[in-house]
Amino acid sequence: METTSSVRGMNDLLPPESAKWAHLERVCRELFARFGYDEVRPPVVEHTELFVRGVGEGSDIVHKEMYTFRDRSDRSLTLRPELTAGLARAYIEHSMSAKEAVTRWWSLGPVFRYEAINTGRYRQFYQIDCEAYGVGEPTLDAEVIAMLHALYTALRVEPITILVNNVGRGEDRGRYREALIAYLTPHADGLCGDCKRRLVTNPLRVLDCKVETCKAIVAGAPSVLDFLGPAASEHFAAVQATLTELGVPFTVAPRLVRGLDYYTGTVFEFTTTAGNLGSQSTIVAGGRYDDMIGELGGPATPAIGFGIGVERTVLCMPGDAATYAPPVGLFIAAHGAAARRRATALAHTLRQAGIVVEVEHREVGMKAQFRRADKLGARLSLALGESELASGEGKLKDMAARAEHPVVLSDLLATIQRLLA
RNA sequence: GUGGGUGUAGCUCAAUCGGUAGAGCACCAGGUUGUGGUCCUGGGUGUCGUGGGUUCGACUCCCAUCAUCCACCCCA
Repeated sequence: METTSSVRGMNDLLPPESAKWAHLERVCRELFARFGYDEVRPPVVEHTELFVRGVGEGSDIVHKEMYTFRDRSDRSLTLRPELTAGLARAYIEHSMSAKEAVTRWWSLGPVFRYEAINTGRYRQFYQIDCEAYGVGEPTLDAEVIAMLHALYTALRVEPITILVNNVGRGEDRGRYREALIAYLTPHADGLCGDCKRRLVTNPLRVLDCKVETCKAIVAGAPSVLDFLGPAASEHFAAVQATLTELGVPFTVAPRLVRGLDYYTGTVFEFTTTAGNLGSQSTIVAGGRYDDMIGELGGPATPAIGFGIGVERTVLCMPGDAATYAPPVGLFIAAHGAAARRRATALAHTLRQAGIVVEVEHREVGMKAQFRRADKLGARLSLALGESELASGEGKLKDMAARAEHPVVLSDLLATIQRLLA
């Protein structure tokens, strides 16, 4: 029988790794709630047009990485390559701006990009996004960055570097773009092939090139920060001042740019050397996109958001994945059918009281049962055989200490709660 | 898309110069133990990724292909 494998770049998430993911999601859920974010779940598939307009034709994502197909009605659909555009579509479609002045949403799910597979990079991967609509003030920018700082602190991911920049908007951005082209054009011969193309299609991305010769040229390029008008400069200064007041460490990175076209003004990126991510050291990135809602046909609405790379973040979280799973409180080893029934009933009661209980349902020897209790890391074990059934008493064994505690089976819960406390 | 590494038991990996494969882990049983986890003994499975080529003979050499990992590019 020929077996089938998963699609290249699309992987199964299995235990114990899944426990680490669950922990990340749990921490996010609680933290985001404290900051006023509500969960939303948009579809995985959208009209292709949304990403072309939202993410931008100049981006590599739209250019060559989308999973685009025609459905049976001959509509062009695309598996979302990121979450922000779909969430913006939902925000507009449900007239959120008319319902509330400020909307804070978060979402989690798979996104798809057809690209080369590498460490922390897959064709189906997961992002956790937060988006805040309706506020253009710099204190929100700082709040968002501070929330992420709190998140990674809670996850014990370190060291973290927070890079912040302002890529300008409107006329400021246009003037900088012209100045950058004016500077780069005489050096065009020294740029790599990609950058020669970028010079025409998306000059700001040249700033982000990793090729040494390009970096050398970029080192002398004008800084976007020198082209910000008074309003943008003031905004960026306020973001920094607020971050400082919140005690969030950050570095201004004038050459930090984002790969998606929609960003305006404040952009940021968290990187880490943890997890051996190599060149894929960015674990979360985001920024303002004050023009996108309007460009997608909604009312002009300022917005800011970020996308957390789940796989990369999980790789950076310390400790073995298994340590994130809830520990087994009690393992019940049973000998014989009658004992198994009693064990099943006892376990049911204990589980309803919140204890993690594992019962050996197979007919195997005691030795194998205790071996399994040991492997599962059970805190306590209880052997149930004919004598225990007859007397209604047993011995709770502390697996680590190898000490045994007599227990009356009818009083099992209280004894266990005392021992596990 | 470009460059490099690796594909052998369920998992992690060995196999000399080319002579049709082995260990650990895991699993079960037995010994010891209090019917009882760490110690000891025993128990078995491989289209050697796939297809072709060279050879008397290929896990080993060659070509192709697929998968996987790493770097680059790009991004989260």
